[in-house]
Amino acid sequence: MKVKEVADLVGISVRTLHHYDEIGLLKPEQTSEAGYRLYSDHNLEMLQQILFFKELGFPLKKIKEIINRPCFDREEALKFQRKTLVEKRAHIDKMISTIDKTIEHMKGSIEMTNKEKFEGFDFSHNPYEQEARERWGDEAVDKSNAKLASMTKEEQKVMQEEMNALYRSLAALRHTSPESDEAQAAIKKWYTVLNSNFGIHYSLEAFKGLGQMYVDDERFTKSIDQFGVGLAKFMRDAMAYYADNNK
Amino acid sequence: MKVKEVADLVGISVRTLHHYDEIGLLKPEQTSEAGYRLYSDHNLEMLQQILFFKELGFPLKKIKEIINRPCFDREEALKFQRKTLVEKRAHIDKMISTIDKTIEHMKGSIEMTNKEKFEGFDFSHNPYEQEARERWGDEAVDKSNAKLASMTKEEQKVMQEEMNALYRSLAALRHTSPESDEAQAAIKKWYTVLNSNFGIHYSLEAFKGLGQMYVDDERFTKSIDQFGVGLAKFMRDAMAYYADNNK
DNA sequence: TGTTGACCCTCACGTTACGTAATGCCTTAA
DNA sequence: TTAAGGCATTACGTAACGTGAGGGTCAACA
Repeated sequence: MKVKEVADLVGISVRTLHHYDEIGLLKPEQTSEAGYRLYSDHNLEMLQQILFFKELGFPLKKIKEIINRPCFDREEALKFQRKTLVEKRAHIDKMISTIDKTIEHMKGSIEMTNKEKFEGFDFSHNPYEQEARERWGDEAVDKSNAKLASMTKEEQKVMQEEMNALYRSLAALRHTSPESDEAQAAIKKWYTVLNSNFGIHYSLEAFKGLGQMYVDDERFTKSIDQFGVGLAKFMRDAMAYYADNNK
Repeated sequence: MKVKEVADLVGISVRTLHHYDEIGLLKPEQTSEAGYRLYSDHNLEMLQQILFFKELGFPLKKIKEIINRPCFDREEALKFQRKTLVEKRAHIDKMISTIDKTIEHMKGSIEMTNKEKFEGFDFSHNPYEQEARERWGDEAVDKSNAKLASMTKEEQKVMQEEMNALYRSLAALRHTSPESDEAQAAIKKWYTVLNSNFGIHYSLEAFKGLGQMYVDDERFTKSIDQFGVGLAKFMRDAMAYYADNNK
């Protein structure tokens, strides 16, 4: 599909699609010989995701990060969006009742505190931040993604392979004790790799926290357990032990 | 109340209040000796209005125009906002059902057209424009308000008085024929005053349309009929006759 | 085959609604 | 009286496009 068709279909402007292309948020799968942008069905699905997130108040930069995460799961995203929309609806209901109260108040039939006059507005200018940062935006993940983006495809591939190798060797140990020398050696390497590959230095506490996240956050669990069911839990335990014993 | 108190109460930033002051959208009723902004309860009510309109997607410039309109009626505004919020809720419901469908679709249990994938998004990047322009944004009103804003208080007062005088003399005639020489003379003056006082020239057709608006748009009707019940209708008829007979 | 007219491209500057310092004056509690 | 916290102004920064300008592309129609 050409730009205008897409734009008309979803009700956004051509310029918007150009913009999304510019910032690398949605690049058309093909371009014709003449340089025309040609969008595929898969592009449309991504666009749907983008618009949903946008509706929820996410800035484009964050949306880009989210949908580019290796562990991005469309169904989970959709469920999250659904949930947030439901909350938003409740929010609107609150505003409606605030309006009703205000009208009553104007007619003098009821009293109203200043605080009540603004109920429904208390999304302190970051509508998405509350739960979103928990679920979709860990600082570390953000930074590592940024780092990832700055690497060439080749570098990314090399790094990915290095990390996969580590995952595999850890997976092999996952039914042994996370406190064994072998496991701890592997986890130490894991710690070193994380610290050297991404632009950040994990404190031991943060490292421990990260391990906890591996089991708390389904998305991580899912992508880690690909290397062996139970790996995420094993890593959490090993990481916690490592952190506690190297202070 | 000082800025930060207000900001905290309604959940917006201090900068936002500064901004609203800068652009003349919400000027604090008082300023302390030291130059501190001091907001009154009335300011808070206005702020509530502003935030409601903002929630509905109105640009600040438009909001400023709306709440500065001489015929601005808070209760009517609140009812409009309520109605629009209800629509917005329906909109969200549509998006939720789109998400549900998409999830079903992913699982392969149902088919889905490209169009269906974007239902709920079709607010062609001007959520408010549709009905809003009808109800809140006549081009002429906009322009005249802009003109009004550029006038000094004194000039405004003089002009207002001139127009009121005309309203009164028209009101006196409202039970006679709108086609009489007297009525037509008064209407001619009305036409001249409108054309000279505001930055625009009404064509005869537009003038006729304006008359129609006086009865179609409650807000106009209300503020006009203050000078005498039925004046709006009388003016519409007189204006139509004037327009038709001076081509 | 030539010529519209609708669509496409890439600059590139404009706009809205604030964010984010920097710098310096109030004010109030310790 | 001094340190902390709030306030003011000035001014540059940012996000997400809007809005032309200048110039190819492509299918249809004369």
